[in-house]
Amino acid sequence: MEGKEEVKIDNIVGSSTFPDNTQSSYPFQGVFDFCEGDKSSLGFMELLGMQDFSASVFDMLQVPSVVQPAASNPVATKMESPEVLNQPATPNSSSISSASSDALNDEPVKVADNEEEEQQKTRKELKPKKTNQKRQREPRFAFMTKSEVDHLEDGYRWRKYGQKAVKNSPFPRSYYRCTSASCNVKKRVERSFSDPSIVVTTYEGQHTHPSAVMARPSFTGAASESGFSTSAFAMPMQRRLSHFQQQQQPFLNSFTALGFGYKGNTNATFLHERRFCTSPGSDLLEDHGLLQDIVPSHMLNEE
DNA sequence: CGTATTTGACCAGCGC
DNA sequence: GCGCTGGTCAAATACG
Repeated sequence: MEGKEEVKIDNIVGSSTFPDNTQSSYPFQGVFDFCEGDKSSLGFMELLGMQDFSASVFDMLQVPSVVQPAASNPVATKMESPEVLNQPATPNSSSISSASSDALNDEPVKVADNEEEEQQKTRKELKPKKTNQKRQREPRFAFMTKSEVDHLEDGYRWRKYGQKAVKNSPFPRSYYRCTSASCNVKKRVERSFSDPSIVVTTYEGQHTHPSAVMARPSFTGAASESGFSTSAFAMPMQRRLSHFQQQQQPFLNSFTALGFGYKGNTNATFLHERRFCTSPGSDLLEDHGLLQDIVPSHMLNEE
């Protein structure tokens, strides 16, 4: 966790008003880790009773890949998988919470953007492929979700093409590929060993087509009926993020990658209460209706 | 019958 | 080189 911006969000309770005046609420708790420079992002969300949070959470898949890695990565960590975690080159950010989730600590998700470049740095072309070209990988995003179901509905259609046992884990890892032709997005789904209630989903690549769910005319209505609308959830975030977007684009991308997409398609309003636990006994932050209510002030002030 | 899933085999990358 | 592991393929199977 060193060098990461870490935001612990506790006890967030939100509610939305839909165009049809139905109300929904979606209490959740979460721990978000933001890596400096948006080189990787990691999120853990506990969405209470919320299985289908589809589109907005997964709008990340349509977010342009960001980030060029810093000039050097002296602390690139070799993980059990070939993926590497981009640690910030300047670990001067202050962690406002060390009480991250156990799942994050015990079983960190390694996410790398520009993995190809990272591989070149970390592996030094130790073993060039016969084909004279390394297997190319798309930027990846991962997040952890507390869910009873492994394969969460995310608005896209996936075809399972493999399943493998994972070392040191009793839970297998499933491999999915987007069913849309010409769309090369893949995702891996596995359960956390340390907390079986947590599903770790890793996405690779970006969709070249709109979400099937978003394309469904009945989506909004269905969401309202089910009591949740992720689009409604997403939309207010856009408003709240807007003023922050210009100066904090990298962070915003992380934020978006965690699912706070801004492709909402409703006129929902967003009423909420929330607080940050910057430290035990920390004071509640005043709600300004802006991103600063969500992002600690020191992050907003950072360059 | 078409589509999705399962599952063993295969391959590549990496450490020793 | 060998073994381990992750990732993918593809035939077999299941399902609607």
